[in-house]
Amino acid sequence: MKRKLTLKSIAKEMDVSISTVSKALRDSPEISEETREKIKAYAKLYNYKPNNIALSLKNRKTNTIGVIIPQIVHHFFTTVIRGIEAEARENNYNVIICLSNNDFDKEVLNMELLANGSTDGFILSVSKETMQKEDYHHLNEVIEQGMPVVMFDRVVEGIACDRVLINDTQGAKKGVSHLIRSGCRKIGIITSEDYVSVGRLRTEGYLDAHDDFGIEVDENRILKLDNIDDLGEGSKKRIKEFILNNDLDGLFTVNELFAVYAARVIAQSGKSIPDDISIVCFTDGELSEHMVPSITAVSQHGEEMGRKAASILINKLERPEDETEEYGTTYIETSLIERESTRKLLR
Amino acid sequence: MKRKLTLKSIAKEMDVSISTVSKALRDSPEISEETREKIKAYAKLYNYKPNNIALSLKNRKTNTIGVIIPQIVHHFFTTVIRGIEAEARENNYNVIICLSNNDFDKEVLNMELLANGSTDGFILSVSKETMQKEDYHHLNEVIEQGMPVVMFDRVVEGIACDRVLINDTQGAKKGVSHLIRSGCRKIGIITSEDYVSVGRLRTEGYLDAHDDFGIEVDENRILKLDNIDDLGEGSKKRIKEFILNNDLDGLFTVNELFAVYAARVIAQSGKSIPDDISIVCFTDGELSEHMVPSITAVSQHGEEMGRKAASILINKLERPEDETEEYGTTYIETSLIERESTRKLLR
DNA sequence: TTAACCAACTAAATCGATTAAGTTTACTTG
DNA sequence: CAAGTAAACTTAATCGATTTAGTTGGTTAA
Repeated sequence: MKRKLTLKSIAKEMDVSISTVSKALRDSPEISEETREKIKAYAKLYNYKPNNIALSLKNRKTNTIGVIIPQIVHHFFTTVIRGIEAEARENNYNVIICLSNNDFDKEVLNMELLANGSTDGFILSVSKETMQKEDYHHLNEVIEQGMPVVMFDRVVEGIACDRVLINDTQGAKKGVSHLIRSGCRKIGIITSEDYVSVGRLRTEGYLDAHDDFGIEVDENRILKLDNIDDLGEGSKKRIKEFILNNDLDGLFTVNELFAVYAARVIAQSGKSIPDDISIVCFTDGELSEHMVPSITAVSQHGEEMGRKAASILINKLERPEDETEEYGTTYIETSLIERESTRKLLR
Repeated sequence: MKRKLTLKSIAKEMDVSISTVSKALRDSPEISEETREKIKAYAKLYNYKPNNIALSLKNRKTNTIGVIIPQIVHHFFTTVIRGIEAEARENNYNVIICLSNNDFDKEVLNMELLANGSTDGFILSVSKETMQKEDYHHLNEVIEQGMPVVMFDRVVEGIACDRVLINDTQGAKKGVSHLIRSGCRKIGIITSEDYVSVGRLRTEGYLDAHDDFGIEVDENRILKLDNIDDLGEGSKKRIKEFILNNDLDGLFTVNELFAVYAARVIAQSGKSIPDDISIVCFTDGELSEHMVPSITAVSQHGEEMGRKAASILINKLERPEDETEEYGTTYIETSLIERESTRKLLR
């Protein structure tokens, strides 16, 4: 096992001082052409690479972005990460990903861990438990220490940071409007309780669309589930009852999973999609794409969101003394992807 | 913005030396009870946390595992990561995830980056391009430097490292045997070219199952696609032709996506699943679970795989001088999850 | 009385890299 | 020819924490 090369070992081998080696490798004019070339040749031959940890310590800069998300299993987060990764790489930043599993304690732990020298800043989507607790001391702490934070998707108010959001309300409105335009008049929505911001906002979009078209909203057609992240037996039961006990001709859901399960219930009840009931869901993922029938979806453009969040964070990091203390909210537009679960519009 | 506490700043504030602070916080008997308590109280009050970077440098140990995977978008990798995360956390390790996007250069870049001080060891699944190129210098380099490596899922031979594998052959055999037992005799397989190890092994399992039951294999019933990771137009076309031009009563696919698309083609051709054609796929993911009909799948137990890989790596890291130079291969058993795409067996 | 010894600290080296501040040697110039 | 200067290095400080090797003042035993 060969030890890794260090400046020290090179210096010893070549019988010069450590600083000469360092300067030679960084092309300093202080070092003679001859020595410089000799050292560089040696370093190249033995594949010297500076130790990142030492550099981080010296520069008090890690060039690493910490990403904290509730769950990686979600296709959406996956695409966001891809965007973050891409933008980071282009700007010479690394990405460390930590999962909170929607657990408050884990979110706090992860942040503290990464904040102790591992990262320069954070990109995060707040866990469900944190939102319920409304305890944001961990966020305020890292911000206090001068680490910039960018929140995305699931954000909270009252924190000194930038935000990147899906235009949830407008996205939902697009989806529901599409249903209305295609002829639906009795549209149901399967959403979450209001404390999950995305659920609340998407419900608003649903209401807005009805408003725009002057269609009355029937409260019975709104189903609020408490867990938006997965589909338990309880949720399944409520969705089934909701579908069977309502005479719907259209359905909007705030995620794919609800739509997929609803589609199953609808198929089993002998009705056809899209002719008897049309479906639109929020989030364009693998499920909506491959399902039979495939489901018309509101695409969140996760990759773009990730890129944007990373670019905002990197910007702050690169110009640290630009502390204008101004924080903005960027909205990522959604788009509707028409598939087989809705009727074609006549244009 | 308040600066972060360091031993230095505490020492200054309390008018003692840096080493006194360090020792006090680590409960050294060299420091008097009184001073110790005072320093600890101060540190607690102002929430002192040691700088990880400095510790890593000093200890030449980062307590971080580097994970390099082809694509995070895949549900399977997602579950593996969850397993790695869990095992790591329990043992006080961090996890850094990097994506290679199935690209050789990126895999090399990521490894070099992380190898320069950021991690103590690696868990990786080799990218497709690397397998085609058969260039493993980056792997050999980090191993040379004394960093242990554990490969999982997509592994290559001839590298001095441990391996954690799905029992691909047996898994495929389980799936195909199930089809045979349920009455299928003309079973097709949609797999990958042989250079992708998982494809090759699963094809073997398909052949083995036929062998066991004494059923002849018809070469026309084997479709080898070149891209196993996603479903392009070319693959779709070939799958469609394959399904329509073969008189099959059963189908085994090496991933979910192939099965889902095949199911669509079958449905469109007016045949019914599972009665006319039964389907089993490798990989238990969201698609097979939620599809209508849901698809019988060979579960890879990704989480268990991740845990195992992490536990092997951590073991090596904790006992570094145990260099017996012995490397093992661990197999994770698969299990069959029966769903709606196959007929129930009479037992 | 004084060497020995202990309690309770502090100083300094170390991890690996960067860099400001010296040092040496040769050479120019008034 | 002495002073000044530039070239080419080296020394040492620094990042933050740990740890080994001192140091100091007081107590104790011979």
